[in-house]
Amino acid sequence: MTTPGPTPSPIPLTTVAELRQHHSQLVRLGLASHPAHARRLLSFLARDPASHFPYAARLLAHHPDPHPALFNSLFPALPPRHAARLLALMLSLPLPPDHFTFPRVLPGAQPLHLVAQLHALLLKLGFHAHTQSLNALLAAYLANARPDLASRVFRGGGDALDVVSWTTMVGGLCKLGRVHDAREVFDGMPERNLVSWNAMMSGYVKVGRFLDALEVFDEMRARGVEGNGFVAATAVVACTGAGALARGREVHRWVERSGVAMDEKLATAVVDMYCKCGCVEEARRVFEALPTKGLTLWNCMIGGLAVYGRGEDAVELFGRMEREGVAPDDVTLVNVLTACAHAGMVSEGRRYFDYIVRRYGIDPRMEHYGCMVDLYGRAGQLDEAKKVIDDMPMEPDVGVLGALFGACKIHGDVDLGDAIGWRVIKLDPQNSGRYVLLANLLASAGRWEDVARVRRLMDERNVSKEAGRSVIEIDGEVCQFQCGSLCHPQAEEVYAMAKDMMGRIGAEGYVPDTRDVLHDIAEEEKETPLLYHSEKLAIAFGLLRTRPGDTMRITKNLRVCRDCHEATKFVSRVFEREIVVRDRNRFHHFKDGKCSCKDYW
DNA sequence: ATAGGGTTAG
Repeated sequence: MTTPGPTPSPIPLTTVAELRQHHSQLVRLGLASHPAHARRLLSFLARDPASHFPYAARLLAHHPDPHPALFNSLFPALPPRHAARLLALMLSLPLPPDHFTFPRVLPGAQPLHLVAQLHALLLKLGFHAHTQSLNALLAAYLANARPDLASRVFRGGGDALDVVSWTTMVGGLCKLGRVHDAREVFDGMPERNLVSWNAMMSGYVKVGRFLDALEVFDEMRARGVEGNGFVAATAVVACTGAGALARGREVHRWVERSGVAMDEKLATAVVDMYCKCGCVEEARRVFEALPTKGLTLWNCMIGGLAVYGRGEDAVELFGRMEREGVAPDDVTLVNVLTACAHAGMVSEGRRYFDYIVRRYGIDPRMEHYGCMVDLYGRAGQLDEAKKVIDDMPMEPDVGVLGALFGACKIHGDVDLGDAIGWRVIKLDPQNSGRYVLLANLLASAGRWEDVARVRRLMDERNVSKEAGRSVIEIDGEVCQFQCGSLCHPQAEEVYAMAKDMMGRIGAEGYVPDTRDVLHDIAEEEKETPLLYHSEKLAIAFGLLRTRPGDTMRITKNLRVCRDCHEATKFVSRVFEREIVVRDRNRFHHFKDGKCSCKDYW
């Protein structure tokens, strides 16, 4: 059909009334079926498709010259229920779906039976070898958590599969936590592009397997494949997770050299990497060099200073953020409160809470009350902390109670800890850390029968303590040590060094602190001696490979135990090393026998 | 059609 009449005006329609008026005008002029006009009408309807759906459907049902494209353009914006009805309308006209239909309908399709119906229709209409339709189908099965069905389609896909199909499988399986399966698919890929490499890397990152992510990155580079901004961001995040500063620096330098754009996301990843690898100053330099700073970036920098114990700097930066006209959000509030909590700035924290909430209309959420509890709790003001809980407008969740519980541990309040610890465990029965904390607290008071109760409870519920792991990076090589494990290639040498190290600091006045020995509570009979804690092994290894005056950087998955904290202070003096330990939730910078946390953590 | 960033408490 020819397309007579005027081209439609490019001005978008803004109200439904306008739309109706315009539509009736078109009908009068006989232009209602002009494809461009219809597209304009429908694109308006697509903006709020759920409420305008009946109108859109009527428009299409009575369209004198329907074309699949008119329908296809609506699908992406429709909720699944309406999409299904629209498709039914299409079939009833009858207007057969075309090559664009399935890629448009499938992405949001749920629940599963809708996907299955679409699958059946797809086969019936002969799209079994249409790559884009198949890819959309794979993605839909994966999005509905059915890797089995996706795999079946995938295995039957044959020549119709392309890089995107493979990458969809890799990414989808990763999202479902099936990284192992994803890796198998990835290894079998006949061809990969940057998206594929990145999908595999970020899959590892998401499950915390940072070293595996970096290995994939290395393999990519070894094959001569250059990265882009996406890959760089993922690699940087992997370095952050692993605590691999030197490698992170390398990637950062590559970004600068290669001319990859430092956009907001990449910049945030880099700043975060430097912060979390204990280089706040370097993070600061990157931060300052960026011409425009978005909210996320400010948050990231403030949070970085916060966990480093630099409360004053964090708060000052917050002030600058305000002056530059960036409005804080709930995350900013968390970070500012954390900064105050970690620096012991109790009254400032209280003031900022009130100020930010009032000034910016932020609705304090559970997290924020948790921060307030932490703020008072760390400072030993347990009564104030309890008061926060009593006065907060919602029922405290495990997190908030956990903060108070943690404070009891720090300040040795056995009675309150005993009261609250059991409650926390009841609310969060699978979290091994809580049991360990309570057991340690009770043990410190010599209440061995209660300790045994905790132990039994863990056994009954089949909860086991997470193994302590420490990573140290030496000359760009990342080495991991696990508590009590002998799997390192130089294990014997490392163990000998650890013994020697403990002997040397013992002679200088170090006394083992066995109060936290129950860290190994779940290992029953064979409790791992303090000497074999993963960070002592990492430090011993570091001593073998560094010289006096050097800095060692260690990242560990749990919190530093008291004995390791004490020993590390001695090591820093006796062996003249600076040691930066990244904890599960903050930094400890050991130098000349002292720690930056002032033994307050 | 497939890919990247920040958040407290244990």
